[in-house]
Amino acid sequence: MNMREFMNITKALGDATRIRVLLALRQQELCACQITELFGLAQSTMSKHFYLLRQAGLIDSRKEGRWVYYALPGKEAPPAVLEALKWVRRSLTDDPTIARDAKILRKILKLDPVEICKNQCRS
Amino acid sequence: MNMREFMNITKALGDATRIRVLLALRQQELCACQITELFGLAQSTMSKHFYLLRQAGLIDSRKEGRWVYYALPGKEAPPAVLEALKWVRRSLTDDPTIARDAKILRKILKLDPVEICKNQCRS
DNA sequence: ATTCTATTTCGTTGTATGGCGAAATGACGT
DNA sequence: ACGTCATTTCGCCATACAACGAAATAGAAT
Repeated sequence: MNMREFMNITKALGDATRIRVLLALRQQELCACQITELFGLAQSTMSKHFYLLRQAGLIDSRKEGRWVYYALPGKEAPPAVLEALKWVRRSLTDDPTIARDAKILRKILKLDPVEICKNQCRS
Repeated sequence: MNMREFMNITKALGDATRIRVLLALRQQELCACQITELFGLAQSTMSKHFYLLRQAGLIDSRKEGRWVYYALPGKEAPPAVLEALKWVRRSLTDDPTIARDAKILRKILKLDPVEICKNQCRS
């Protein structure tokens, strides 16, 4: 991996919201609207975060109709990416912010995604 | 490790100069003036980089008279730090920038540090 | 004590980046 | 075709940060 690619990763990791996105995806893929709901930021703001994470190779995206799903990359990703993700996961296992995110996420997963999106369009 | 400490690390890793400093320290500790010479940036600029790296725990510093020596931390450092350093080292082994740095560093190590410092004060 | 000398701190400047709202895009349903 | 809806792109603002030079600090040497 060359310097430019590597710096894309380190810069992507340099924002708390993006780190929290990576950890939210630990267990399952998520729709853009679900992640946006989790953090309460503007759609456009989250979209930019997704873009940077995707450019760094730290997440994969999958389009299904109007929805976009994000997920952590599979084993075929570059070793530098896989090691970065492992590092993030292992370093923050017991952080309160992450624990709180996981708790809120569990609630979000019980809701109908369609309703989540509707609420977001209104705001 | 909590979120704040972890973000200190990721933000410290988010700058190419600081990454290059970490790799320059791979083999041996270095005097501030030697590292400054390697990158050709202002002393004050490098000092700030050292500060951020040290705050993140990614380097140790040792004062000897007027000189300050920087080195990678030992095994007693937090796991998150050690893993980060290992990740950086393994990801960039064959990057041309790093190879070039190593080459220039070998030349610098042959010079008398006293002379290096004198030159820096003049500029 | 005073004068060098290595490094840090301070103040400034230009650029990068996170945040938002509004407009554009792309995909579905009618 | 048209409107609706999820997401992205664009334009803007505020803040963060890398870079510099100048001043301040800390240590040695005279």
